[in-house]
Amino acid sequence: MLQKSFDNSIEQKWQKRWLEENTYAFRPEEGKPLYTLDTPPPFTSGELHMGHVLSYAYFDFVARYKRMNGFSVFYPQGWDTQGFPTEVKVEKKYGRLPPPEFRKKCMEWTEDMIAKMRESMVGMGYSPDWGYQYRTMDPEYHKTVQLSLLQMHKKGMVYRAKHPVYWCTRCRSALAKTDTEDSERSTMLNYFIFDGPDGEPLEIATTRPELMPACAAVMFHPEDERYRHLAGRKIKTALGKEVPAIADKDVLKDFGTGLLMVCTFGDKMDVIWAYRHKLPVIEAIGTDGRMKNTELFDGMKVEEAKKAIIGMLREKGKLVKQEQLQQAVKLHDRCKHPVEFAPSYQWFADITGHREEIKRLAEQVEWVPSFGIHYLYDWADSVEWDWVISRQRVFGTPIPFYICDKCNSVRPCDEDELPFSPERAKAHTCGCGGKMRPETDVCDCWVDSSITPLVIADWPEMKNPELYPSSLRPQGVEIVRTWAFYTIYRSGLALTGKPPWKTILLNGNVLAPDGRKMSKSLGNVIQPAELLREYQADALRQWAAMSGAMAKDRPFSYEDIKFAKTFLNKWWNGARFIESSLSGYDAGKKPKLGKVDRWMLEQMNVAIGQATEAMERYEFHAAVKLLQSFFWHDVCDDYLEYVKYRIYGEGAEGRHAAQHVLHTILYNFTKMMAPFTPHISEEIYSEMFGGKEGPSVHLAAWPRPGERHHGAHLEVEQLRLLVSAARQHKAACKLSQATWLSSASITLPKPLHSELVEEFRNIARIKEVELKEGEFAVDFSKSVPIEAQG
RNA sequence: GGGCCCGUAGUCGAAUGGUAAGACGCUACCCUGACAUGGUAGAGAUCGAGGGUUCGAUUCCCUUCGGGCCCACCA
Repeated sequence: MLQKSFDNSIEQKWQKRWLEENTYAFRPEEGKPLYTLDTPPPFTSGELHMGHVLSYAYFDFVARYKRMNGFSVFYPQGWDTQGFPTEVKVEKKYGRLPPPEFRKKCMEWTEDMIAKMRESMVGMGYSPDWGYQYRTMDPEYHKTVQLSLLQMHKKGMVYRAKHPVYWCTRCRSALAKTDTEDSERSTMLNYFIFDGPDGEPLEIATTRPELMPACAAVMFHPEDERYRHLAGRKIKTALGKEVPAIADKDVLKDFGTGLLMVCTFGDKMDVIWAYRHKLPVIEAIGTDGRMKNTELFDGMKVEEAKKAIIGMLREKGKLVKQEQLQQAVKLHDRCKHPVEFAPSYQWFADITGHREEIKRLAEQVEWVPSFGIHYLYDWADSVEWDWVISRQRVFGTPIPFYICDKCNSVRPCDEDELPFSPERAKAHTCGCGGKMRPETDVCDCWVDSSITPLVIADWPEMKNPELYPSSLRPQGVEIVRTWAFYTIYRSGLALTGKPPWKTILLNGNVLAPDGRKMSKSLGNVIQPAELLREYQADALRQWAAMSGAMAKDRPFSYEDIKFAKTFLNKWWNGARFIESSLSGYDAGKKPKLGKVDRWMLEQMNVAIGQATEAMERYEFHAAVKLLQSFFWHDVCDDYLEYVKYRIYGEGAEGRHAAQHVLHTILYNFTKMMAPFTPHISEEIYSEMFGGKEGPSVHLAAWPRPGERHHGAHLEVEQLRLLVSAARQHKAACKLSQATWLSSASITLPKPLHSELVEEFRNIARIKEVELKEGEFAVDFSKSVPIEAQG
């Protein structure tokens, strides 16, 4: 029997039991078609945030729906473990340690985080098969990543080169463009005097005077009348260094004085210009963020050097003026420190040579919603340099190569060395006779995560070819340019030649209720754990389903989750009523259905059809809303009220028919809600329908419409109008709806079937009904309330 | 500057080539034997603005204004 109310203890009971009974195990031996989810491995921060809650709920709906539709669902759980944030935290706790020890601490820390996150995920009722987990820090995972790099190297898609790259001076590592973010800041634009070829003063504006020692050229726009005459001549910087004056179309005439200095390397344009005009490279900033090769300022930090040179040049009268300037600077997204450019040897993956192929492959994937592919097009078209895949860090997948000390050539590690680690490296000799040292750099974590569809398909063996491509890749829209892009590139283009998934399903971000981004500094962060305590997992999951259209950011809504909780209460009580109504129900007996019963069953058939369509299109909000409305309004407000007189009354046939319909409706409804609200569905299934289709509602079949019952609809709609009229009359007279009325006179265009007249009398509680033909009207003028009876 | 998304009642938000769900909030009444986390009834939107296509547009096209996201640039 259902207990009085639905509470957290019921949810926890089922969470425990599902784990014990391995309800969601992937069972390919069953011989059903497979459905594979290439699920996002969360970064192991230890905390599940609202974005996780939303996106994981999304594909949990899919997984549960597909299971009920006869698929063997492969729903693995991965963990993205390596990278800067963990290193930062571990370093803070333990300080800098030798790499092997440091890595060990990182792994221990990560284990703890995984345990915490797993608990939260269980608490949300997610249904991965916990027997299939992968962690990017595991030796097996390293092996697969490294093998993928060796194969790409063989195809010429991975190479080592010296190139200016984004560099974080705090983390002392190369970064990919996707590791950076833009930030506005206010800075000074400084005007200095350089000396022209004929000794005339030339004003030049710069925000980075500290790089003047690395100045390689002075540039102007080719059509700038003021400076045309300088072309090809020498100019002396304020520090007295001679550099060429060069015309270039990318110089803005009206910024500053129209004259600029190119320093190697102050920003991205400097890099472009230096390559375009083959300028000499002066490394003025070291990898530690301190100045070098400047004579005067070596060893200073960038900001110190800036102050020093401004002070010096002001004294010499070379500083003309300073202006405030709003400027966008790139920051390392993980540590928020400004990013510099540093020329250094790094490993690259060739993406600029493959943008069109990547786009073509992406087009073979179904994008839901379809506009999502534009994010990938934009990225593919705008990316300017190859992907820097190496990081000068410790907690990461080692890059499996050797480098010759003498000639700088590279040699892949042997396959029997995998998983490769520089600490266990072999002694190799280069063709030139030099000694080869193992690479100590590690991979960018997107290198790890861009092969998840291969990892879960057990690449390279791929014993079960049905596992690749994955059926579905669910992910956030904000990581199309990283996770989706790199996965299509690596798993797809480079390693298999096939798109990694059939469908990609995009979800948006959860904003704070005020519509702004959630952030600690704004204090508007909502913790899932708190919501779980107050509203329960099944309510939070319904909120996720109701959160509107896909790939769209959506503020968190307390209204929605409150409604979801209220709905659970409504459903629970409706189920309790039905449970008590079913006492003595003989399911084996064929019911004699009345028009109202047939109307209800057909409403259910329609709801099943619509919900199924919505689920097939991943329109969870549509499915949930229509199911909620169906149960609350069609079932509870109308049908339940319409059959109460039969349930409590004497007539065995009418009672049995109502029981049959109530039983059928609740059963199908409970199953259709199961993907969204697994706990309450399981409890109702277990208490009221125990084992009808196996041990769990989640292994039962998704409902199909039953026998159709057309024809009753229009008549019953008339009945509903009549009942509504009676309800209005009672409300207007301040009478309880339970009051019996002596009489009513109803006028209808067409005569109403006597069965429905009787229904009307019993439902609306009216003793005598007089029928007339004509325009619709209900007249209670002669009606008198009667003392409530039996 | 480029791309994408959006602009619907007080709020949040669906759908739709034939004048518009639902939820929250609001008003009145009702403790009716599942539920007051309830029930019944009700008020509230000319669908950002302008133009076009059409017999007819909130829905299609163009322009415009206003939001949001992503990308590029800022010496």
